[in-house]
Amino acid sequence: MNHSTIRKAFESHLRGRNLKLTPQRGRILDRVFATHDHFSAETLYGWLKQDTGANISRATVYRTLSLLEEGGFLESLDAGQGERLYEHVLGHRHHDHLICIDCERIEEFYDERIEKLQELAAESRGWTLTHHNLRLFGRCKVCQRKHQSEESNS
Amino acid sequence: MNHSTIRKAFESHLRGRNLKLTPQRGRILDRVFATHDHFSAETLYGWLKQDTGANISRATVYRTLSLLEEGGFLESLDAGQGERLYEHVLGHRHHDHLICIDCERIEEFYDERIEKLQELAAESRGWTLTHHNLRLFGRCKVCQRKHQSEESNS
DNA sequence: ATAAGTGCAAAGAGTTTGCATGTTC
DNA sequence: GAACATGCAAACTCTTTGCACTTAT
Repeated sequence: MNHSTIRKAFESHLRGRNLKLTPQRGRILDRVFATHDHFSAETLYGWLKQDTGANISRATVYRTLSLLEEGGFLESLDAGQGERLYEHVLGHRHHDHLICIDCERIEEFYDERIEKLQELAAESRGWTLTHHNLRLFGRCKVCQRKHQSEESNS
Repeated sequence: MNHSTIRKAFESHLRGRNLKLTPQRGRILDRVFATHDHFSAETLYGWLKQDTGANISRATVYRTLSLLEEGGFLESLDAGQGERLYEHVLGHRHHDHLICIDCERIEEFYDERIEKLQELAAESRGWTLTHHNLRLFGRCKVCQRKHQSEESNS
């Protein structure tokens, strides 16, 4: 799915709600799909500020993030650091997150078997799932090494 | 593990940090272990207000919740409704959560196989886990029925 | 002209903190 | 009386909202 397809999809999502693809919304869409990292509203606001002289207000950033999330273009994630993190969805199949408690690095992973077992767990209790969210907290490869050498030094 | 054992454990956790088990901290500890529900700081504050005339300030409630969480007496959970929810740990083995998107009901579940697969997923990527957090969002039995009959009526 | 969009600044929610006062050993 | 605790209110962070002004059709 290329960029102009995404743009059209967003436009059509907006049109369905009698909203328009304004320049601000367009720029936000572009910026959001230009990164494959996780970002916060504030980070995005900063990027947009740098990208061109013209400013987009925080209010518009937040409002557009909500629109994008509703439309399924973005997913949000609370990594436990106060601010909500976003990542774009299209071209990214569903995945879960490993979050490093030392360096805050976020790594994505996907395990089909875990997905299935989640469905089963819900079903067997009479629930129907709409979505889920799995976060594994620990130390990444790098921080683990650092942590171990600190331990042995002390 | 009975209540006085928990009290002693908390006292010893506090002593280890040169802190004291004050009346306020004691009452908070008691109240927190008197419920098996999930609760927010504000809810706890309200309970304490009702329990006796004497007031415990929000500041103390928040500060004590942090102490209890650090000590592993409480775990916290973001159910995506703005406020952080807490639940006591001792006597509760680890579990994950089903969260109803309609009525906000929270149900606990545990699946050994999911736990194992999480460990494996982390290990195989070179991570070491400290903890994790799995939230399944969907509709509980009751809300599912409601939702379906609404759908068919429209 | 009408409906929607924007930016600003103010409001909100939840939580944390500075500080004067109290308590405890 | 030194160190820690508390309560209060103010501060803080992130996010949402009200409103006057602007834009597009």
